Amino acid sequence: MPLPKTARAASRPVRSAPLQAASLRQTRRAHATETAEDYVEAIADLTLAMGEARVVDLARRLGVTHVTVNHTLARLQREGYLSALPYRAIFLTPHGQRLAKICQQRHEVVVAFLQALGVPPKIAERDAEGIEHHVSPRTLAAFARHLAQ
Amino acid sequence: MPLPKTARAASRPVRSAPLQAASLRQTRRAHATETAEDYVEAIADLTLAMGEARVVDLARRLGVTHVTVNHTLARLQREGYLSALPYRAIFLTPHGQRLAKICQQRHEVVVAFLQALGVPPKIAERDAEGIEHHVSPRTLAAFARHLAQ
DNA sequence: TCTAAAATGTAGCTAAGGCTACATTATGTA
DNA sequence: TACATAATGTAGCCTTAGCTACATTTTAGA
Repeated sequence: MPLPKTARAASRPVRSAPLQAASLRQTRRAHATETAEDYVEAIADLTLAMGEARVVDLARRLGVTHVTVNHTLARLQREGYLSALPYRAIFLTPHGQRLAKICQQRHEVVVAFLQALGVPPKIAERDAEGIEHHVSPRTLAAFARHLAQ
Repeated sequence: MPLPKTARAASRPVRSAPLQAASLRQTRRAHATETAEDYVEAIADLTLAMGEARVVDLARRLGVTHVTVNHTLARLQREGYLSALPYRAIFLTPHGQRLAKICQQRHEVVVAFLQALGVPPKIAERDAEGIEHHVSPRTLAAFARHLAQ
């Protein structure tokens, strides 16, 4: 027979259910914008480096097929991050440009911070790619403070 | 007319395409195990706190409906993380227990680390929920080193 | 013991984000 | 200029992870 439902074997701090639920909801929300962030950032980079962003280059950058890029671009266009015409280059809207700028800066801070902690560059780059999307402004500020020291 | 394809306006360090592609692939792979990690951790917590893990409690914990929990449990069972019988409690397999332990420890380190940097507790908890899945062993070790100081 | 309520399960939908295979459009060069 | 190749687009599939609505099984209490 199971323990009584109300029993709390508080031998270890157990995460608060409401806080964890809220946190996970937030994480899922963040995940929805992760793709947008990766794409606008890559588009901004490519535009700077090559004069324009093209589907093949994005696919190479993002490690997916051009079909996936196409599909995702349709959504991001629908959501106002970018504009594109068939067989033409891709352009960020002001909205997309703002997001790209934020992401680029945040990425740089996260990578620099990890490296400052002694994480090897390639691993820092790799981890940052996943971590950065979940770094809130407060946490980003804390990273920057630490870097400034 | 667009700039020549080979032009590199290297005014800013542009991320290496192969490294970024590999990093993003890794991030997507991590995302696939994120759900497993959240679930096994919640199941371990609940088992400790209440003697058994039930679907409603998991749903509450994870901030989703019981239907989603059910659906995901089927997958995790298929993948060998846990065992469950209809209308009965959920048990972690040794494989699931190992994963849960790793995740719990990693979570604690990440939260403590963020707090040590001056991030407020609730925000630390919230960010950690998203960040932890992307923290590699090397980065985790760096966090722990920093905490030890 | 019976039954209402709580818990669990199922059907069937949506959206994102992957993919392969194939079709179409641009483009550079012979 | 023509055409082979590269780039782009489309059709149609899969999996994950959400959801609502409804069905079934447990369980607790009268």
